[in-house]
Amino acid sequence: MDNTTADILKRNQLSVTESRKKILDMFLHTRGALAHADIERHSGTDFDRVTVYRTLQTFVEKGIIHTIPTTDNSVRYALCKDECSAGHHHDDHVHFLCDSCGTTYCLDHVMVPSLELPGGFFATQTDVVVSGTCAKCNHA
Amino acid sequence: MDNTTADILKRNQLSVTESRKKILDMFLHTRGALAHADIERHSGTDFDRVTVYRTLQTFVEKGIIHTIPTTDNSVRYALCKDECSAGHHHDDHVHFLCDSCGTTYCLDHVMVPSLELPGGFFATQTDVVVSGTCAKCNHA
DNA sequence: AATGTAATGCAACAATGTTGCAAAATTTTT
DNA sequence: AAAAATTTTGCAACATTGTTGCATTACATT
Repeated sequence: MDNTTADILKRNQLSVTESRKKILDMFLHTRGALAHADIERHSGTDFDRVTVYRTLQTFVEKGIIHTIPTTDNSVRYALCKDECSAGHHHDDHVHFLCDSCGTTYCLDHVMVPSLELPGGFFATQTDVVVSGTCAKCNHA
Repeated sequence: MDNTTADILKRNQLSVTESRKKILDMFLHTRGALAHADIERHSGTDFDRVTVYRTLQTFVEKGIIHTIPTTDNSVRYALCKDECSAGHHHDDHVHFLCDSCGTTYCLDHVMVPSLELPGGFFATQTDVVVSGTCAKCNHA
């Protein structure tokens, strides 16, 4: 496990540090997505706020995690699939935000349909965020 | 024009005040979407920061404007179509964010396709944000 | 183990968002 | 049209979130 985080970091030409291992570990052990605040809360006094900001930024640049758009001024982050690499994200899957429990899911198997854009518009990325209630909350 | 903003406010059971008229007017005269910062910048010292926050919140609640999700911690707002009413937004159209000029467009005529969600998941709203370059920037 | 390089923590700051309350403006009632 | 009731605004103070520079520390390389 500790091995895995170190491996991922090395594979992305990043030096293996305690903070990076721990933050990456959080992502590996979370089904959904994490906001900056989640990480800070969860980590206690392990590392500085600034380190969290810089680590998340680094992970996004390297294509380890990707951002999920939200309407509440709290960007969330989730692990990228293997196909992502530095500077080239391929996260055209659907994100689901549960209004009831607040969890953000990556619906990896629901693909984003291609859209007909008006003339002159060219797309490089498409983000789909669906809100509603998740399977867990519906069965409760 | 001044008539129009007052009418919209009355139609939504809101008292007609200077700040609300001016902020609503900004939306009526903007093709794209506006972030809180845009409004504050554009308004100068006309009204307080707090008033902008509260006005935007009120407009969203009343269904006059809707939020557009972003990945940069700066929620944008755009006018709702007529079908929206208090508490019930129906803005399932596509938003386009130009990487070049930063403008946010509401592509009213590009409809959001319905998606097959995994079992147990129920959707109440679908937001689609496409990034790329807009028609204006491509022709330049 | 020693050196060079990169990441971290700290401090200070900037920007953004929130809350309570008195003053002012708007709406309703008389 | 004026007075009363209600709502909105502005101010102040505060809380949260995000940023930058630099000395210290940890990591990678030899």
